[in-house]
Amino acid sequence: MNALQTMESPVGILTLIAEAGAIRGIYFETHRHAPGLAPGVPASGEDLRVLREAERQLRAYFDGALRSFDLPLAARGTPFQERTWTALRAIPFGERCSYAALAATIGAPRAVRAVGGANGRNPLSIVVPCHRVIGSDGSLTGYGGGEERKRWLLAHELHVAGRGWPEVVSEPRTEPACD
Amino acid sequence: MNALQTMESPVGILTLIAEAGAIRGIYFETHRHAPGLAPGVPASGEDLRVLREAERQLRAYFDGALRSFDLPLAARGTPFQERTWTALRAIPFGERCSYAALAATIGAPRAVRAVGGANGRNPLSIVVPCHRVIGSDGSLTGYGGGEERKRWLLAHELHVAGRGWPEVVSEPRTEPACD
DNA sequence: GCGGCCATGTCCGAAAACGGCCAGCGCAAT
DNA sequence: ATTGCGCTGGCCGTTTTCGGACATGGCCGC
Repeated sequence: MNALQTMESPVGILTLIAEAGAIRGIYFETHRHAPGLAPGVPASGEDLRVLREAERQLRAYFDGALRSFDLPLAARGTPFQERTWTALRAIPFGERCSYAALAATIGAPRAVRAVGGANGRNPLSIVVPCHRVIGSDGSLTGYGGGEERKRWLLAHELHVAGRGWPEVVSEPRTEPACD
Repeated sequence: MNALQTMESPVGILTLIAEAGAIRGIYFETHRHAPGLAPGVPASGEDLRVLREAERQLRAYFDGALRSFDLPLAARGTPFQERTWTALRAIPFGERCSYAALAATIGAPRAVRAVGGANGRNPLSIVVPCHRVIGSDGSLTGYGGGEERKRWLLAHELHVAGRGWPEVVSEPRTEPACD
């Protein structure tokens, strides 16, 4: 019912999951809330196709040649979580956003911690850019795949975007862009 | 993923559910623990076939022409529940069994109330004969579809088995047969 | 500035409550 | 003595409930 695939990347081995012609999950090797995988999975042709396309776009992303993903996605969660994940996709490549600002865009300005929780449950690492969300004071605060990977992804995007090569995230933006 | 069918019977309308070529549920109109039904269900050919066969056997049962069902079943529950339901199928047509005796046959002689609970969650009414389990003192004690139906089913089986036509279950058997 | 408090949705573990029971009693009526 | 009734307590799997913990941040008092 769902197809699996793994690929290497600068941030370690990624595991991609497809189902019904859409990407359902992208996980790091060590991932905080990774789901258990269903055993004995008959893969369909369309799933294999979408997996290959996802791998292609991810490689382009890591090569600095792709800034915005175009894939059929099927992240499943609670209504609140799906709202959060949809809002995440609006944060542009290379930009950052605070949890508070993200909470405001989904119409629940006080559900800040809840947004943090939903962020941590994001099943589509990298493609749904939960790594672009940081604390209001500019701190990383956390990442499902480990803060080291979050730091790497942000630095990579800034480098590709041609804004220098910051060692760490140390200069909080005064106005997080997020809508 | 699952197919539905309803049929009339002497104990009211029955709803049959099939999935993956096996019967997954048989429920009365008013049923204590009936599950919510999944919407938009594409039915497969094998499911329709097994449903028709189940209906045929149920009709034969009510006509007094069939005493033992032969159907592919797929009742899903906790391990304890499935153990209980399996033991239930060993109680012969027309016989009765106490909760205590049933608990003993599954190797948990003291889990009497737990057996009662599992009985109440039996998804395959009639085919898995939970109605043949009564209190040690001969009282009906309860039934997912209502005690009236339990009384009817027991009387029907006794009648078909040619052991008279008891109005109510009033004569507790001294030795419940159950293994 | 610094510490504490609160809001928000979800998940997870622990704890409590709930049954389709039954045996062991006491007690009263044969 | 014997029977019958009703209460009580213990049994055990499942379900429900509850209390924290979180990838936070604004506000208030000090």
